[in-house]
Amino acid sequence: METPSSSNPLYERIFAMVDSIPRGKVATYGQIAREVGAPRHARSVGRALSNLPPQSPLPWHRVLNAGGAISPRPGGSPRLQLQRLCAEGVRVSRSGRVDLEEYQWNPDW
DNA sequence: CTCGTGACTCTTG
DNA sequence: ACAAGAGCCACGA
Repeated sequence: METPSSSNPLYERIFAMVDSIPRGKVATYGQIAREVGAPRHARSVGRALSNLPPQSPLPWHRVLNAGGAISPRPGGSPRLQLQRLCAEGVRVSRSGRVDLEEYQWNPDW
């Protein structure tokens, strides 16, 4: 049994969860938020990733929005994200969308 | 404390 | 398919 309020800046949990996404799979912001026990913290997930350094070993590119698409954001990273997904065998449509039915990660497995 | 901001999500039209 | 509005909540000034 963990201590939810003791040592848990939420970000650490989010980072750990993102780091657990297997290669070739993807997850959504809302999904990760729920998995770390914070159902309404989809934005916090985005905030955590925005805090991430460019050299981070974290597979942040496997995180998509609820529609299975890459969220637009300041900077040019969406392009990189698409390339990385493609490189991992994830089939991305021309508009940058992913078939969640096929690629969404289920942590229960 | 109040306010603005945001890599979100859902509902409407 | 797209745009707009509202709800949501942590964080920094």
